Amino acid sequence: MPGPRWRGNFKERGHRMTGPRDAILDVVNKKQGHLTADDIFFEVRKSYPGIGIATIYRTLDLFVRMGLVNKFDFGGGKSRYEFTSKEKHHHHLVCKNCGRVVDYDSFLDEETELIKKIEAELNRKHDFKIDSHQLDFYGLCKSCQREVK
Amino acid sequence: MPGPRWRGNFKERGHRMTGPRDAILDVVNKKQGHLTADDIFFEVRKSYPGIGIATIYRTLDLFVRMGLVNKFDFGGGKSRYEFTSKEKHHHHLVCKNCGRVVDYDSFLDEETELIKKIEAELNRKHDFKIDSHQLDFYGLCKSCQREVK
DNA sequence: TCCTTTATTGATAGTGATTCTCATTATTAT
DNA sequence: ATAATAATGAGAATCACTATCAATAAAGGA
Repeated sequence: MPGPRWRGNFKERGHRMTGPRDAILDVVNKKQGHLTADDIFFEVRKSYPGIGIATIYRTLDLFVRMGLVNKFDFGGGKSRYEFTSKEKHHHHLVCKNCGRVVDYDSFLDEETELIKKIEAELNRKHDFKIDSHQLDFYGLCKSCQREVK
Repeated sequence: MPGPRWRGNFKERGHRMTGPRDAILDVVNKKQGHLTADDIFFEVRKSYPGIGIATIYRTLDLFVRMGLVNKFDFGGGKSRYEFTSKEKHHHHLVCKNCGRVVDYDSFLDEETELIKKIEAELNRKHDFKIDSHQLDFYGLCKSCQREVK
């Protein structure tokens, strides 16, 4: 239960720990998958009924800036959020038809090695300070393979 | 000047080659970088003043379906379009502050090899028919490294 | 070249996600 | 407690993109 850690982090940065923030962090922490703001909104309402959608967006944005949550964009017009769990980085498999996103982490060792190499090279060559990356594969999932064209 | 090739492709699929389509393809073909619909809109207006924004979106969508243009989403709420040049696939370096996108194609051989391997594995394991991928690195570009925090 | 069919277009209204505004409320330090 | 001010909720506003629809213009044939 890392709660106290966050609290410390919040205070340091001049932020306050509030009911809505607790509730949102709780949902993002427990629910898995790449949640949309709406997913989170409806879920948080169960434990904090009065919450407004604006607070969801504001809070998620704060969490992203604090590094507690990762924000992804797979196309389709909605941002997706996920609790940051540094010990299991993963990549994505996105269905171009239904939008389903599957995580995978096989090959990660090989990938990680290569990616480190690339990062160093890009850092040097383009003067970028790289801190993250995203590798997504696009295609059709099993059920969409039939139904489409 | 591959114009005639497109024309053939259009006819086959029951599409017509029109002024707006020519103008848009021309811009996407000549201008480089990852253009937003608006970038393209303003540019096409120079050679085809009466064009409407809806036609830009419709046409880009058609081109994407035909494989003439690639559509990307780096977050930030705008889709980006780029002429498909099959001989030089590349990956991206995105500045999280100013949104600038830099292409790179070093390491592509190693990357390609690994990515093929991963695709085959994912295909088998998750029953996905994968047809493309996107690898983006995120960080701060040279000029943004100073100005931020 | 003119005609017919129908894909395409431009204008504009509509949609859906996200952000902004602002008066009210809730936290934190005192 | 109390003051100072960060955070919230409601709703308006914005922004990218899509749908609607009457008018226009390709393409093929006469």
